[in-house]
Amino acid sequence: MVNKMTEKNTEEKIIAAAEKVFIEKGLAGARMQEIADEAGINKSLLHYYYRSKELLFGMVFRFAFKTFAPDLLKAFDGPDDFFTKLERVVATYLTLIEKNPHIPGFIISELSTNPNRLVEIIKLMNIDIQPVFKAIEEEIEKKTIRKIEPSELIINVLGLCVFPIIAKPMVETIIFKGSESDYKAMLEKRKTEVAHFVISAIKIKD
Amino acid sequence: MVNKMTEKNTEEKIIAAAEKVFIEKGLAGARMQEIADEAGINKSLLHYYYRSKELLFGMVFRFAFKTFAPDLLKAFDGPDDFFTKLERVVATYLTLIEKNPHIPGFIISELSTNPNRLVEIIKLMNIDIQPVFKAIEEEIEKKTIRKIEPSELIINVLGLCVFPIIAKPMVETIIFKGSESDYKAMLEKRKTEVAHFVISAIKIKD
DNA sequence: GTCTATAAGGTGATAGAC
DNA sequence: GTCTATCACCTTATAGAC
Repeated sequence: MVNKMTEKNTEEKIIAAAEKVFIEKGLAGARMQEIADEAGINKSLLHYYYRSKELLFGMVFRFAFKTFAPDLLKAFDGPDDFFTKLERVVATYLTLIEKNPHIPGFIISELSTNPNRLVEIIKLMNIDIQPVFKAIEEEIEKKTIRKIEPSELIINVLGLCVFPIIAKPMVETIIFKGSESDYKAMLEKRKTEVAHFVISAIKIKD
Repeated sequence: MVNKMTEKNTEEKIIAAAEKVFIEKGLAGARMQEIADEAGINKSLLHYYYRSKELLFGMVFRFAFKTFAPDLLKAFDGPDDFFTKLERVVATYLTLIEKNPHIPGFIISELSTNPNRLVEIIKLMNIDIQPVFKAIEEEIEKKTIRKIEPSELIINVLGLCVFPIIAKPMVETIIFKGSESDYKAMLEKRKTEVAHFVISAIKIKD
């Protein structure tokens, strides 16, 4: 505890640098030299701490995955009614993504080139979406929402949150004619509008 | 016209091989040697036809982009009513994606690492979504659909179509417990369900 | 722990024979 | 047009001094 809190030791510097470079360039596009430069250290020190590029990448990937997977499920706990929870989930998730906009694309992209990376992680984290399935089925039974496959609803909410972020260049260029401020305004608006859209699609009014 | 139609000349073999390898591995991950092997030719012949890896990649990227961008807009023409058109757009687009499932992720992924690749393509193709904007605004005026930002509706439809495809490993593993047949059944169902979901969210009943 | 130097193999690209 | 041989450089990884 001699260092000030803002100072990082070498290991932390490496992790921070690796996150930045891997998430930006991907596994194949990243260079160990660039990570070393970013961390302000020598290249061979990377191999002293983490034996290989693959191992270093593994750490970054697992960290990135953990950052995004569980928060979404946790947000579905609590005593509130289903629609309130849905609104909270979307707002929370979109805020989280907004702060780390490159992570969803990074995960999806690296998972496509190497799908079996996911299997080990799933075991490691034991993610379980059954509670969310159950919550949706209960609402259908209570007739607060129309009959819909829980998996479909989950995929729709995820897609509506994630797509505008990972497709930023296309959305910004084609739909907003290159205006980044319009793009950002759209993201901000979606924090309430996505839930609004989904609720319009499933809510049964009485 | 001496060759049978199933036979490919060298240039076609190169393009086919380059598509396969680039779309699977990305620009950084692809190897010229692998493309040559895939095409059944020598590596230096690649450079004879296309001067560099970057130029070869450019051809593949533009081809991939053209395959996916315009069909979506064309499908919005026609004399049918808005909801019928929406159903047709979604079904057409999802069928197209189903046949080339790796292309959307490829485009999005490569666009993230190099956004200015899009600028030249846009000029080359002059994509214009204004007609779709206008069609949506007309429906709002006619009060067949509720007030909604046209950009929001377009983004939602795109996201609902594209997300389950590009996030396949995650969706299949976490939501369908690794069952590919369940995953495929979901995709098939979405050809009607996505439009159904969207229409539920925006249609004004009278 | 951190550095310099260098190995060992890959990678895009070219020269030149046929 | 197509091949073999090869260059020049890059990239990961290790050896060894401090």
